[in-house]
Formats: sequence, C-alpha cells, structure tokens
Amino acid sequence: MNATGKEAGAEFSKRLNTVGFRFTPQRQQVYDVLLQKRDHPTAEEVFFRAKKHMPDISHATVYNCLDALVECGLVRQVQLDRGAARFCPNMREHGHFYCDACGRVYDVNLPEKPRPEISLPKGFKAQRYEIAIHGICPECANKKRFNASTL
Amino acid sequence: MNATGKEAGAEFSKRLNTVGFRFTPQRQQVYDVLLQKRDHPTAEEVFFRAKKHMPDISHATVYNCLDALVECGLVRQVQLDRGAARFCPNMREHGHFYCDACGRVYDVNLPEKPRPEISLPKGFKAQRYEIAIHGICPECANKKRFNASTL
DNA sequence: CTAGGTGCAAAAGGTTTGCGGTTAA
DNA sequence: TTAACCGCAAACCTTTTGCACCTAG
Repeated sequence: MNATGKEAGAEFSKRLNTVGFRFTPQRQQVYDVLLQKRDHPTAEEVFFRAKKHMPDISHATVYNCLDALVECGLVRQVQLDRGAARFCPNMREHGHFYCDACGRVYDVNLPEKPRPEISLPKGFKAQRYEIAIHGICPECANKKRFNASTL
Repeated sequence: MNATGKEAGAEFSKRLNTVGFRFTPQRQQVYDVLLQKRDHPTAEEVFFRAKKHMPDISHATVYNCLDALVECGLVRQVQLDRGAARFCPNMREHGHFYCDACGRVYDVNLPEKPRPEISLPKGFKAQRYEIAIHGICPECANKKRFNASTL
C-alpha cells in the first residue's frame, strides 16, 4: 500500500545523508507522494497531495524537498514546456512523451540496445540526458478525429 | 552581414503565409535577432536585442513573434531548466548541451546514422524530439579545477 | 548544541491577457 | 476593408527569498 515501510525509510534516510542532507518527515512525505501516483505532477500538485497527509507543509518546503530529492538522485525533474516543472521518481533510463493537446506526460522506454554514443566536443562532461518526445497521445488523437468528422 | 536580404525576406514571408500568419516587420526583426547570434537567447534577451533596431517593439509582441516562428517551423523552443524558455533557429536535427554551472547552451550534433527508432506504444503520434544533455562545459570544468586546487 | 530545515508571507521572475489603435493582405 | 497584429499595462502563475522558529544528528 505504502512504498515506505521502516526498511525503505532507513534506506531513504541513508541516501539523503550520503549527499549531506538530513532526513525529515517532509522529505519522506514528498517522496511518498511521487511514488504513489506516477503521473509526473508539478510542484503545486505535489504540494496539494502532501498537504492531505501533512496539513502544515508549506509551498517553500515542497520546493526544498523536491530539489533535495533531485540532488541525491532519487527523483528526476522534467521540463517540457513553458509551464511548471514536473517530477518523476522513475530513475531507470527512459524518455518522456508529452501530449501537446492535453499536457499529459507518459514514460517511454528507450531501445534496450544502448543508443549510439553522442560524441561531445572535447572537454564537455555529460552528467545526464533527457529525451522528450512531443506529439499527440491516443486519447487526444481519437477526440480530434471525432471532432473533425462532426464539423 | 544580415541574414535577411530581399530574397530571404520573400522566402520568410511565404513561410509565414503557408501557416496562416501575416508577414510583419516585428516577426522579421525577431527572426533576424535569432539568426544573428545563435546563443539560445531567452525571450527577454530577444526583446532587448530587437529593441536596439526597433525601439517601440513590446514584450508581448516578442512572445507573439516567437510563438509564430515556432509554429511555422522556423525556430525551436528549448526548455532546459526552471528558468525562461530559450529559442534556436537551427532546424537541423541536433541536441542541446546545457552547462549546469554557467547555464550556457551549446548545439551538439547527433550521430549521423539515425538513432534506433524509439518504439512508442500503439496510438502515440510523435511530432518532434528534444534531446538535452546536462553537464559541465569545458570552461567551467577548468574554473572548477582551478578553484579546487587553490582552496 | 547547532547547522540545516521548516512555515509564512512577500517578492521576484517569466508569461499571458485585455483592450484600443494600427496594418498587411 | 477587415481580421490579424501591435504596444501598453495589468494580471497571472511559478519559483525564490528572508526571517524567526524548530529539530535531526
């Protein structure tokens, strides 16, 4: 039911400590929110969900927690359009599909075979990749077809 | 000197028209700004540069023009962090390297051989890809080494 | 004990909107 | 001629900041 039993909690705490962060209930709560519904919520959305279990949590704290989780490698931040950043606890290598019609975000698997190494000019040190695919999701594609046929 | 002579201007106008946009001097100016210094400026930066040649141009118009250029396929919008969107008139297939230290953005070539097709679940229609590589650029890598050695 | 984290409220970006006047086609 | 576009200014949304209090280690 809940992804953070005592064992997982200790693991989580250790992970924070290794990067110099403290364990706090707020950080745990924010991480739980991300694990419980993996729909790439914005910071605002995380705030509302966390508030249900922890009514006094503040906006600023949610941003702080999200940044901490990103920094210690438990969460990815995804920036897909001019709007708010989104957050994703899936640390496996994967890309994101962004529906330009409805704004929903889907995880997409990348080819298992490692993609041809992108050769960076001398001196550039890559730390991580983000692959975003923009397009139309099945649901919106259907809606569109329907609308077009009834005009 | 200037990428938009009379011929290029006619070409530009035609491109706008095909997507249902009008030619306007402001759109030309904004496009010129992007062509003249390909350093992935933000809308704000485009605004300041355009203002030098067209003092009455407004903030809102710059956003309008940028959106129009993106919509008719002359410019790409790139979103690399929580900050402002950046704009890029290079429509060849390429990725972006974002330096986490200084925030500069570099174009990077992708492998000539088409990368293995990313297989999307049934029904998803991809329209465009964005590949962002986060890391440290050579200049910042050097600075870092220097600072570390003098602490 | 104390550096780091929290909550609050205000400020700071960045982008969008509404409106009266202007202009490309 | 007129729908599209412009400039202006205010509104809006997202994120950051400063500060007094609190707490994990």
